[in-house]
Amino acid sequence: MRQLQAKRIYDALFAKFGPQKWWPGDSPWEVAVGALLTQNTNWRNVEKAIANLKSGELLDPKLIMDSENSLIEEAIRPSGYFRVKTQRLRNLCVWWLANVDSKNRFNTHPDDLQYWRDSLLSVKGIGKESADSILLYSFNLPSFVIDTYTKRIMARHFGTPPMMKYDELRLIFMKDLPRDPLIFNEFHALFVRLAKELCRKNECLPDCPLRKLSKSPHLSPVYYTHFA
DNA sequence: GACCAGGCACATC
DNA sequence: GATGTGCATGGT
Repeated sequence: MRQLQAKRIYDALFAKFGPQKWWPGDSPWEVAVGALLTQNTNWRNVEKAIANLKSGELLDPKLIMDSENSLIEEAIRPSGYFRVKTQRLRNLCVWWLANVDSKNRFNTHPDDLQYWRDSLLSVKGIGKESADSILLYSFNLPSFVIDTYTKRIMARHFGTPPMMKYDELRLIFMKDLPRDPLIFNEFHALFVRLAKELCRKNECLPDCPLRKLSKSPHLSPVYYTHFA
């Protein structure tokens, strides 16, 4: 990855697309809920679910814990997997109420990234991507998020092994970049932005469903120029 | 109708 | 450790 120069990729993407201002959400809790609900799910469906939670006065860990499953299920139904996600949401509520204070700060181990990552990963329903998203976007801790877009783009365009482990790829970025939450934040969002841009321009990766006619490189010359 | 979307847990080998 | 499966809605 030394030769990949993550920071240069970041600079090129930032120059191309500008700040993405992630994560969409009005509060750390809403961000965390979004991270959970978006598991294998289109973000537009998640927006509907969150809107339902808001209008149902359910966007709060205590209120969720006091509600019937059926109420939560109906609210988050648009985001799919609504039964398993209802249970996962409850698990996240328990964790949140035990560890996060009213000012959205951890009540112990301040800034201990490893501690809180392990803590989140112990919650059933929170895997690595969800944990890193919550750490980064709810708590502004420098935990790099790897998602399918990141994995695909890195494998297709920057030569990382397609089956590279989550933690392995994550550590490559963590070691190669300044440990700045703002950069991690924008970088992940820019990867998603790039992936969607490539799809829009029909320059998707070979396994992308939206790829139709393209025989050309899946990254347009402008990107190659930027990354050269 | 098929296919996928900002995953995860669990079973099985 | 690798591979397969269930979970479920809504857009293209």
